[in-house]
Amino acid sequence: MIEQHRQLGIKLTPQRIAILNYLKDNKSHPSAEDIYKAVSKKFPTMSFATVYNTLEAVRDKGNVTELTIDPNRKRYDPNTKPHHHLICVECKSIVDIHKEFKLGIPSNMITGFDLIGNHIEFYGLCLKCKKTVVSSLE
Amino acid sequence: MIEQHRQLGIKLTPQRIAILNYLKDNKSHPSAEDIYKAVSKKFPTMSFATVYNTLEAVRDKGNVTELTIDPNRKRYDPNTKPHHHLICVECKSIVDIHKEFKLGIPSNMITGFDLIGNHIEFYGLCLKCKKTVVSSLE
DNA sequence: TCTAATATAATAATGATTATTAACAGGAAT
DNA sequence: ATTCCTGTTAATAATCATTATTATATTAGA
Repeated sequence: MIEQHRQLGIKLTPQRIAILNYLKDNKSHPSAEDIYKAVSKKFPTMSFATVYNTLEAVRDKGNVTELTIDPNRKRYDPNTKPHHHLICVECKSIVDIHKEFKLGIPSNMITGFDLIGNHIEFYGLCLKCKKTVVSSLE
Repeated sequence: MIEQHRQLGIKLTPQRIAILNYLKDNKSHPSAEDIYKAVSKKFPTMSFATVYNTLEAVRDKGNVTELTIDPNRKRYDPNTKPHHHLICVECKSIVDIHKEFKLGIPSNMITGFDLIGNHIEFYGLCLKCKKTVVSSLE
């Protein structure tokens, strides 16, 4: 497990390993605070700065993506394969959408721009929130 | 001109009118600071709070959209017709993309979610930044 | 093991946004 | 015109996420 982390090429520490383990295969798109809360259970003296430091280092290595979907905070996605996201407008939970869309823009609409890529944000209401909303109307 | 603003149904003041005028037909997707800077030329005593107040009121009326594209600050779009955005990864300038894309997701990928809508962020390099990047390499 | 380089934790600083509040302005009713 | 009511402004404080600073501690590699 640690071998996998080593190949990141960043200096490993117990705190960093805990963060990396938390992130591995994590599909919850956690915020820095989520990570801090989870990891500081094992490392109660941990600092927020360590979370941000580590995230920055891992991001610079291209192994985590900062998501700007949530207006209130950055969220982090260890899945760096290109994909899109579906967000619940109520609880802000995020679900990966692994599907490729071919999106062409007429070149006259993007005068001068070199197109690099795209990211689709789908909006919806998740099952849990659907129930809550319905029952709140009753 | 002011008639158009009246139908918003919010109480008008000189400051608010100046903000609304600045926003009208504005395609620059300004931040709160951009708005503040522009409008405070005419109203030097203006407060940032007034900008945020007004934006909140107009947003609640559905006449401006908060964009979460820029990781560092909210940006505001007075164009409330559904459309997408192309962002320059260098200078963060934003261009509207008025084109409709039919994006279907297999229902088994979004278990339980009711789909409401989508927003596409295109990334690119604008003409100006392209030149700058190229010349910085020379 | 030793050393240079880098990370940690604590904390301060920053920047955007939101909250608070006293003074104020405009409209409605008198 | 005067008073009352309601909502706005400006100033400022408070909050929250993130970044910066720094003394101390730890890591990776010779």
